[in-house]
Amino acid sequence: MKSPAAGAVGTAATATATNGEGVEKKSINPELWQACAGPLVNLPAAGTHVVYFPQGHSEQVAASMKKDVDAQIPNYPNLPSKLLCLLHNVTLHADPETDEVYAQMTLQPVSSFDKDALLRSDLALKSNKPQTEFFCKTLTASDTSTHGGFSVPRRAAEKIFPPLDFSMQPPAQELVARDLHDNVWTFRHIYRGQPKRHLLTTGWSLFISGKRLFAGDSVLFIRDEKQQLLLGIRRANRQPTNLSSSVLSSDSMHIGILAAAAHAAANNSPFTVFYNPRASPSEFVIPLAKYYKAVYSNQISLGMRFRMMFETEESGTRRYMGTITGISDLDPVRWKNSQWRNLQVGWDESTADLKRPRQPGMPDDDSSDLDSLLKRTMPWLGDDICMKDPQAPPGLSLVQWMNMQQNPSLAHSMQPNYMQSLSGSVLQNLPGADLSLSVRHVITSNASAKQRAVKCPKAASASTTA
Amino acid sequence: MKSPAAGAVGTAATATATNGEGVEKKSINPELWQACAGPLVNLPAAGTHVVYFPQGHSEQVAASMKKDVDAQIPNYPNLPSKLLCLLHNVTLHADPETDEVYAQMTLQPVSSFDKDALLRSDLALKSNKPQTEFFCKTLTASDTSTHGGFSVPRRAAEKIFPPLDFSMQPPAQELVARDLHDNVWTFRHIYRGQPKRHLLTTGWSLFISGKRLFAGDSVLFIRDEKQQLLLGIRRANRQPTNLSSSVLSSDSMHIGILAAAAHAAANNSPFTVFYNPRASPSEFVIPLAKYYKAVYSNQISLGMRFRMMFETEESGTRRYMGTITGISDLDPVRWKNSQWRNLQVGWDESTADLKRPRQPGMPDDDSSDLDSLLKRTMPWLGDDICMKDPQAPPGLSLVQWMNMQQNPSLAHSMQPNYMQSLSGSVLQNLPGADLSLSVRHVITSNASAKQRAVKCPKAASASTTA
DNA sequence: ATGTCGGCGCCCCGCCGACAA
DNA sequence: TTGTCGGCGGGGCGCCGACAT
Repeated sequence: MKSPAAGAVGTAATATATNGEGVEKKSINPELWQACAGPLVNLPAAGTHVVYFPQGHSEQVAASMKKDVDAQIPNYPNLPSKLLCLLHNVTLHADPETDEVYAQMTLQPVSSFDKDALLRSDLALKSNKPQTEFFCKTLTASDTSTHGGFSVPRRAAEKIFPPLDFSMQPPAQELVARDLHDNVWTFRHIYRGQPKRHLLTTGWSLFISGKRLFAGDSVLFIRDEKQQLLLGIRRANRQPTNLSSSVLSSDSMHIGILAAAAHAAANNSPFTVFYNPRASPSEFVIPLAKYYKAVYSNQISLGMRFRMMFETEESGTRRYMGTITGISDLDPVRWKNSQWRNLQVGWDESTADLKRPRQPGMPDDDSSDLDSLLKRTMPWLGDDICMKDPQAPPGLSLVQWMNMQQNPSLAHSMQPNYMQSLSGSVLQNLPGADLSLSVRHVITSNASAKQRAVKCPKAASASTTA
Repeated sequence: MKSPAAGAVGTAATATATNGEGVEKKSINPELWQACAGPLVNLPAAGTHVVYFPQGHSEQVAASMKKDVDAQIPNYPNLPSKLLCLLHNVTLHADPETDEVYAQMTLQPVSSFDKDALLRSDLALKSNKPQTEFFCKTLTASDTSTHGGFSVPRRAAEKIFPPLDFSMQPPAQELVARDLHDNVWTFRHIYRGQPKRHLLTTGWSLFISGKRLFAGDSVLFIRDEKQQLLLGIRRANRQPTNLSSSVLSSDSMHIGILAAAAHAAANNSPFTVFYNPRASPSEFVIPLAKYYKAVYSNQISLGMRFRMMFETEESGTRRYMGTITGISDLDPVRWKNSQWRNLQVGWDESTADLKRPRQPGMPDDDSSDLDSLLKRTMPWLGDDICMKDPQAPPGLSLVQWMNMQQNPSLAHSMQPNYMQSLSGSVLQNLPGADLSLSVRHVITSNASAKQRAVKCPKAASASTTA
């Protein structure tokens, strides 16, 4: 890999997929994978250090099986709530049946890390991915019915599709697009009707039936660097694939996760995890630098102001604000003093009025309806686009923390009260700290129809604010 | 349960399915489940004692994921190669997407058992299930094309379907059949053409497309005790559902199985397994009495004659004979002295000429073509229909063995040489001993086209013979 | 006994602009 | 700007017996 510290998906992950027998298959386009995963997903870069949360991994399995953990899981007292790991490898995958995207990561627990490792992780974070041009549309009843084709949003057609020859009557062309598996789909793109509009006609119904799409699912188009048209899907139907339960019991799965992590931690041997961004409630493999910033650059306390990113229905992002209303262990028996979902946050009602920042590929939508904004309630880790409020509580800089790590006695004494006395003079150099992994409950400050919307998110991209 | 010792599926398993949230769903018809599972599948009865083989369980996962076990699996030195368990519960399931049948079993390791338990297990074995009337047909290209309907085998239509009114011209009726999920399918059943034949026309294409069936898949019809028509499917496409790999790594799955069993064995606490009869190479939960008969009623030795049951293409059964050519550990490092696949068997060429016993619901097929006979190479545990050969090596009777169990010093000294000296006078009371779990490699005694067919089966219902 | 095919009737898929939101 | 609908033309679904194996 030429640029090991790059954080963008395109360079962070080797975009190859191997099946169970080790046969190399078609590679997966990283930009398309990213588009299908959603705007807030950001995989850590291979070769960097990460923090792995067994609780979060277990949560993903529970979400995939729609089943909570049972009581018969043995304790693994030697398995800490978080593991410092070296991320050896990241490969992108897509389910051949459903096109669901997921990533495979090979992690190796390490007992310590050096300054270079931390800096590499921080550098990978800062390199923002080049947002490729894409558009995403939720399919309507007309789009998916057998009665007609696909109505293309005007801006999308003009921005993504090759330009039409308007001297033709009507203007039309043949579009060729490839999906995640490199399958080719061809559509007739025509500009007709009264008033004029862009339509995909011939070939569209084959796509709809072939991918088994229904109204409410989403389809997206992007152009890669070679100006090739790619397309992907995102299913609205969030019913968990209960399929896996025919192979392994839920208990065995959870035990398998914990035992595999415990075994790897005891032997410092590599282990493999799968991260499914659209099934998992939260990322459970966090870049070391991001983890540091979340935990050590701020003094987490009750009443602290909070900012978090959500994904909107149309694949946009939206800030949301709230206040920390509680700090406690999610599972005090099994995972004591874990930072996984130890914060409760009450969300502001007023933040619904915040304007969503315009992003490329995002249709213009100025709706302030909270219900629609949060229909896609799966939370995501956000880009580091949050600005630090000058009145934020003081924290430690990256350099300060590294120095403390090299001075064990000092690090050991690093308590909230001590941290509070440190100077926050270098804070402005730090992007917002992502605390999403710590967020548990979402509480509305006002009883209204909004309660329906905010019940679902359990965690999301979050930043402390004043 | 009225008859706790019954071994038939209908009474052995509670035919209810619960989803992940504990909501009771429609019950699954046990006869239909049995028909879909195949003629050789025989689930142990709830309430009886069984022997659980972690190796076999792991094999099922490997087969489901089409991936062998990797090296990174930790050793579980305290987990024996077989666990004596009390089978608390058996529930029948069917995958809602694929109709694949599987069973969920709750096992609790026990350190000992009494005479009643052994007798109950033996009693459950002896109760033969009432073979319901059914027929099974492999779909042809014409059956699955959009050009026409389904050609019903004559005997099948006469035996299973309600009789037609032949005063009509042409004779026709509407058939209503329910699948495993209690979904209703209606077909027009007509007797027409030159020469006359039974056909399913209107409604058939909806079924084919709805179940996503292709030529080579099989469809089966049965009548339940209320004369209701039921239908099921068996897919020929044995491609493993790689879906589960998007949730959990193969390593974690294997670790999960072993760790769950080890934890349950250490605490004598219950654990849950899923048995998928059409994906698993062999059953890995064996009735205690069947295990006993396999291991203790015969002196296993090199050169011993061997008999095993296979499932034929048309859902029939077929005996196959061979000779034990080797006895050794499948995995000497991890599972020393395990009885799982420790026998190699060379199959007789001449056994291809054996007549298959006529069974209800099985179309007449006197083909002696070995290739076609063994196309369905997945092996199954068979019914106890094998007769004991008078010249068989001597073994222990059930009563003798029980007495030895109550006399530890005697049981401890129970060695092959010792057993050989015992009288075999009560042997005729014993059905053939099923050794299928121990069979590993299949070696043809003659190089020919038959080699292709016999490479695949790794184990099947087997009995020692002279 | 039953798998495949030519014939062909008619259903419904799918392309069109009209309209409205 | 774009979702839904009536209109309608034609491709293919699906029912039929012929024929072969």
